[in-house]
Amino acid sequence: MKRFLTSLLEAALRRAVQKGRLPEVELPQVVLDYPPEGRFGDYATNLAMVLAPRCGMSPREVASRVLEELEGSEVLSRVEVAGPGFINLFLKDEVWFEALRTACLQGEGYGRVDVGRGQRVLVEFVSANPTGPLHIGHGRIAALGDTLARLLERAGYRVEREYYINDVGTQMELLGRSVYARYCELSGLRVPFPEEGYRGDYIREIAEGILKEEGRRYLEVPEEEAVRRLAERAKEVILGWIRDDLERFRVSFDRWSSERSLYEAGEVQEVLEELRTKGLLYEREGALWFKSTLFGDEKDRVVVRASGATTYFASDIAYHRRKLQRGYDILIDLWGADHHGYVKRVEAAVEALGYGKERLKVILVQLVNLLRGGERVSMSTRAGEFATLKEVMDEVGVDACRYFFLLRRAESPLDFDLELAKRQGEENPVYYVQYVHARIASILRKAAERGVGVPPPEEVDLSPLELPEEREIAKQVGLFPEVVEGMALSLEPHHLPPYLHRLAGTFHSYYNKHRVLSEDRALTAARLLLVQGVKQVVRNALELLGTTAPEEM
RNA sequence: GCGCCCAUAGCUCAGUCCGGAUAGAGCGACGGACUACGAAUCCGUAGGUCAGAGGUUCGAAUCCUCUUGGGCGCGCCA
Repeated sequence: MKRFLTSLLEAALRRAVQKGRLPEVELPQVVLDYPPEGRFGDYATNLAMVLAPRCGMSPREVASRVLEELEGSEVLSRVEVAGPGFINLFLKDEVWFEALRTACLQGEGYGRVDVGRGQRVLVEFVSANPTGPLHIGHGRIAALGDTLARLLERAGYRVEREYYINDVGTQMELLGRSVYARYCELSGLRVPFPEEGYRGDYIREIAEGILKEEGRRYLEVPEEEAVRRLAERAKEVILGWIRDDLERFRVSFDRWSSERSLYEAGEVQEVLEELRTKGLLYEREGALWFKSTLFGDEKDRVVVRASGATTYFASDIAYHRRKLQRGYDILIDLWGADHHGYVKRVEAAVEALGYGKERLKVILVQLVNLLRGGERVSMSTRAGEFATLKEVMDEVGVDACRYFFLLRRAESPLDFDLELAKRQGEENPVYYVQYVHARIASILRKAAERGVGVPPPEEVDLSPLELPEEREIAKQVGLFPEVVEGMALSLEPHHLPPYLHRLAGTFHSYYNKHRVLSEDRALTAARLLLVQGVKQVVRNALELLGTTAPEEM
């Protein structure tokens, strides 16, 4: 609707200029806003105020000349000039009421838009090191990334989800050493625990498991080999946990991409060669540097250390090249916000490889402060006291958990207090929304019990709907597609909960005042279509959030 | 020291990209509503120098500058 009105206004502007009602000036981008109150209409634009100085006319004068060109529109019931020069647009009631019919007819497909036009997008997220279970911060990124992916799918993009596994280097070695140490301990040998090792109990669990299954064979091979093989075993175990947790969290990936495979396929060497050929590498103090400053980074970055070992950055360049070569139009990376210093160098790498910087969009997600009764819970994996995603799912449930994570925009830190989440229990916003769905399901059950048939949507006469609340509800339903579009374009899924909450609030209020099922058959039929439309939108929106829409609660 | 992000109601946050009308929610607080399709709901009340100062503008929470306070980054770590 917004899109339609925008083009309507653009056309009106052009006509006004053609007819000489407005001087030939550069026309501004038409931006439609949602005015703060109903009395200012369904949509409003300030374009007359933007245009006025260029035309040498007063804003109100410009506005009224544009309005002349809008007369007789099929969808508008009224247009007005208001305040300092706003143009307020009032839609005909039928336009919104018809959205209810559309929602019912399109069902699950309602809210599908096509801003993506089939572009291919890769969303890479979570990508936690396989050195320990997922914690709550990963959960936030998982919820955000998955909802973003669902959103983009609904907005007409071809989306794939990918998890990048950092399975080489220091972390892996440390993992192997930690498991080895516990393994030795369990076999009755005293060995020093590695300085920076992973101290969580899960390491002992893994060591126990291996001991049980394979006995003491790792004591009979050289330590270095044992460490290497134990790291590999531990990685598999931990990745299994990660997969399980994510599956339960309703997040699934199309591809798990391993860092090591980049080395094995020679892609790291290849990309270094490519950069060398382009003259973007140089040697200094024994190390090999990438000239990232040429592309806006603050300083050049090392890709091969003096020791001959490549850096994490080097494989990350190779990884991004691999992704780009697979032909995606857009790459989206979700990272923890502590990596923000890393953004510029990866953007630089993408550019250096000959791809536009706009192909890569990095979304930084602030970490979660986990609180328990107001007290901060430490989340260091090394120290071994972390709040795992699993624990949180057990405690507050997947629905509430996912909804909660989507409540704030990615860049703001999130305080997650478990005690609070439990205490809020029934007043949790997710239940408020789910309750709408359950309530409507209940009404429909009741209608069936009473033998009140629900006619096919295309046959229902909507004219009995005339209450302002009904118009408002229908409008909220009608806005869903453009809400989806807006979130997909801005990559900001956090607007969904407020939208849902508003729809739910409007509905609950209406429900308490008016009855759906009554003696008046025509009115009942119309209202049944109304609630079905609401139910469908709630369901579709909850689906985007990865939250269930229960028939009863 | 340099760079990035942030500061809006008692608390947690939208709104900032693209300046516009009386700055919005939730939670918490207080007072009401179930013999009605589900009270996990509803109705009402209270609550604001948009951190501070200056600037641009017809108009600033929004743009610019400075100050204060907080977070993060600045490795041949990942």
